[in-house]
Amino acid sequence: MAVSSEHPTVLVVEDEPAQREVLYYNLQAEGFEVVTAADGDEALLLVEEEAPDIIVLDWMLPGISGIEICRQLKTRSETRGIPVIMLSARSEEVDRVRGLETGADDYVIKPYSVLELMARVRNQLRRVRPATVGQRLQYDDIVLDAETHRVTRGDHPLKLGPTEFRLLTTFMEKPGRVWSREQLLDRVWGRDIYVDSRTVDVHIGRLRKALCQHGGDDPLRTVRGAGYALG
Amino acid sequence: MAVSSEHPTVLVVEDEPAQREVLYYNLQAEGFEVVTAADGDEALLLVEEEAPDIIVLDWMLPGISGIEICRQLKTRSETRGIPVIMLSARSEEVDRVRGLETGADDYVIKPYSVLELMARVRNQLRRVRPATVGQRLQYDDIVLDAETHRVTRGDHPLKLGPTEFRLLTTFMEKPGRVWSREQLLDRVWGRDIYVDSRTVDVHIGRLRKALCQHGGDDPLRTVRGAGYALG
DNA sequence: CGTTCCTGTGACAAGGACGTAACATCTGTA
DNA sequence: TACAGATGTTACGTCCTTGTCACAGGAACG
Repeated sequence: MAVSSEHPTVLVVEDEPAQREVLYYNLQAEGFEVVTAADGDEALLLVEEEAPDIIVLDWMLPGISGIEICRQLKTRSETRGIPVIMLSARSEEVDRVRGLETGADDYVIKPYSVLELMARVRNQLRRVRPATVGQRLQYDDIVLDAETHRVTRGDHPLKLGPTEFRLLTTFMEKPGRVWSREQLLDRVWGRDIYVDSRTVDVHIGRLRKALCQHGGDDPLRTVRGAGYALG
Repeated sequence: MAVSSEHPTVLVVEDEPAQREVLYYNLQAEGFEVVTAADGDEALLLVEEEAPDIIVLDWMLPGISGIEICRQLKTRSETRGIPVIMLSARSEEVDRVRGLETGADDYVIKPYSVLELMARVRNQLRRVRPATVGQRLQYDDIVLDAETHRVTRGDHPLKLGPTEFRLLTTFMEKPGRVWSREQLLDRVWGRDIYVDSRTVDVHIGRLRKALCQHGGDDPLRTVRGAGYALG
């Protein structure tokens, strides 16, 4: 799960553009990273690529229905833990039971109050996200404290620049996961920044050097043709 | 007053369950302790029991009205210091004057923006807490007495201006934590004030000079690309 | 073994972030 | 009004960070 301690990522799946806009705007205003999908296929793709922290899912969708997406997500172990909030129009209310049966974690009826939806999103996030106070990430002997922006490796404080810090944060949020260069550019550099993807390589190198500045093995793994991973 | 320097307690008085939920979620998400009351009697009881740091009070309530509760609180000396933020529907707006007359410290009209309400809650707390908390904050050899507004470093009294004092207070409430320039502007300057974020840098410089006016290391840490921290 | 593609890394120029002095305002006070 | 203290803004210098390139080393593959 892509838990950026600062900005959890929300995936909004909604085919109606106006609705999508509203959700996008409000969620972003609340400080979330937001990605949107207009149909089921795009949604499933983005779940892979973006590893969102939570999904807001419209019931009625062209192609694969919301309920089907939800079922698929909840059967796969990698995605089972991502909370899903279902949206449905009042007339579909009868299906509420079925919605929750498929594993949706919460259920909101249109027309919904934006405030209420925000509250429910936060609620689900709070329920699911590591309850660790002060957001401390750990992998092996590497400890990253998001609040103080400090990183240590076996008692030695590490000195690393802003970009390396963000890179390492991303890796430590999900140790073992392989991130493509594009995904890293998205998360670490920002969605609409253009930089050469080789730049990632250079920064990986810098991060490696920083992590080993007091000795120890290189914990970063290069996955040829795919990207990089921690451990 | 229930002074936990980490988590101030907010009492929410609101009869409408959905509204109460929204407030509860949002305030809790912001890190407050929250207690809720559905009517006036419960509210007055909880004020005794929980000694909240601030009260968010709906105007329309079954039984004792919000305005009456506010009047009662503001006449008793034990509770006079607790800030009250009134909520009222637009149609009741005409009563704004009367609301403030009874001693409410701020006034928000429904439908309100959650962000705005949070800002106002924080504003009121910031206004009152430093004075009431009367705590002595300490970090290393630096001692800050909120009540007397005095700061010493290893027996030497330090001379610093109001802004530097507030800055230092913020840092000392959570040593080590990195504050972004925007967060500092929020807390130290106030939410709706517009000042250039570089101004923070200048005041950090002034605070540094003040802290070292009798020698000693600079305890403030610059975190490039992120902000500043104490220690 | 040779070719081709992918990755690691040193060098470097450009840009950005930060520290600070100087200046103009503003406020309260005598 | 004159004055002192405090504040916000600007400008400029310095240092750090960063993106890109070029080239070398290696892996996959026939």
